[in-house]
Amino acid sequence: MASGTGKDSGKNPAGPEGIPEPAVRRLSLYLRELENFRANNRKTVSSRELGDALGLTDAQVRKDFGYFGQFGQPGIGYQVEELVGQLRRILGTDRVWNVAVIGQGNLGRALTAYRGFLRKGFQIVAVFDDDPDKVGQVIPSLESIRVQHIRELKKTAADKWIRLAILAVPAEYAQPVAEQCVAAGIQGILNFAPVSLTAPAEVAVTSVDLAVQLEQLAFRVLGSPPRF
Amino acid sequence: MASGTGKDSGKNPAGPEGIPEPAVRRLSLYLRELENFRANNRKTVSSRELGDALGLTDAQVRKDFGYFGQFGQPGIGYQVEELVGQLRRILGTDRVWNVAVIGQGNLGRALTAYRGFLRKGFQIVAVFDDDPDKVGQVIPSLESIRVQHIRELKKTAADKWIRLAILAVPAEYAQPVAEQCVAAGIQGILNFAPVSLTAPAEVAVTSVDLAVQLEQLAFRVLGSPPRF
DNA sequence: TAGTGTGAATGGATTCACAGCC
DNA sequence: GGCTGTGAATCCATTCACACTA
Repeated sequence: MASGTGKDSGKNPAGPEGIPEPAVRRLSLYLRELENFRANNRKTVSSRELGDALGLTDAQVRKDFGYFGQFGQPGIGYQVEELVGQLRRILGTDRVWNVAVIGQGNLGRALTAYRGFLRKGFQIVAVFDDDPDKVGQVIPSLESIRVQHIRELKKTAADKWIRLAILAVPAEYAQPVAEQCVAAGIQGILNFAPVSLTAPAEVAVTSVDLAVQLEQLAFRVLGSPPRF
Repeated sequence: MASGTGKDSGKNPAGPEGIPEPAVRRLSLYLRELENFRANNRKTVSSRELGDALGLTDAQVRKDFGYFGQFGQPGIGYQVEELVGQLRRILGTDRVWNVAVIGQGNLGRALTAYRGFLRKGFQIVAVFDDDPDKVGQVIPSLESIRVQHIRELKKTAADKWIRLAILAVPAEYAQPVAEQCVAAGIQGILNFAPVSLTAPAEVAVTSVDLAVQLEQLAFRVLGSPPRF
């Protein structure tokens, strides 16, 4: 039972060893809700309240936190401010991450301009494309940077300490571009192309297939007829 | 073991009863890969090959299909063309779905223009915003439609048989707009705002939080130092 | 009284392994 | 020999239940 005054009772400061993946995914959601509670000036919150906000049981919430340490006070709950700090530290968003966006089509441009990234500490410091018409253009939302040709990825990644890349290129380019990311020393790739990428184990890959998300919704809706 | 010649051996044509959610999620990925195999003129494919393409075991693939019916031929594998048809039918993408996009900021516009939706049979037939400067504008990629004010959602949803909505509005509007969707008879909501929405059980909700995806990547990368 | 932390029990999903078919 | 379909075994995640603390 941590003192609750910010003492570091971390269990496994680094490696995702033995921690259920679903628990890690939920951690991000807890953090998001905690920031809401904080915005409402709540000082403490219970596992029950946090769970209710996300449709989870209180036991689930406590168990999830339990994988990472002891953050609560029996009879009281969790200190919102402190827990936000702990979760940020655990997830790695207690620092700024430099990110590249590759591909400046509709989606790539929207992702480049998306404010939600910076709010979480992800700063887009370079954008790439291979279209000569786009290379050299200034990014409207980030006046200090220009679209670079993909061939400059490796050099720029090193110069600017870029560790994460967002891939928004057509499906047929996704795998080769991912390989360029690997060669450039990128450690994590967030892929929006509708393909399954292969990369060495030391490079993390997450894919978001927008059409698949809609397809899953369609499946869930299929049974029931139009509501009216 | 189905004859393999397209006979409908469906087990549970409609309801997601008793089927593991993870299996349903993978179904979309199987379909995507099968379409690749088909594009390469492959006529049949084994559970092993399909699994390898996605980093899954062959047993997993067979078990997943087993929840929905018997589609394979022992000694041969699966007929690519037939299985594509079966999965489309199961997932509901053997028809066209009319979809609304709500919110015409950067992200909303990019999603409106995204070609991947139509390829899967999701057709955007209406877009909404509440900004008077945007209402009335023609959508560049879909010349036949104009941005409508959100207050027209209910009427338009009924007129155009819209069953699914894509939400790309600022976080603070997401819940109220979701409620307007519910009131408009929408059956499924794909939410891109970084909030957890509440909706009645008969309305399906899926959320994609872009910043959370990067955060998860950051977590997985945290342990290892920059690669070079 | 209100609420955490955590072993033990339960419930689900994945993997194994093999009978049966081409 | 190659491959599916599926019960049985295993593994993993969630839920329960309660000792303990403020």
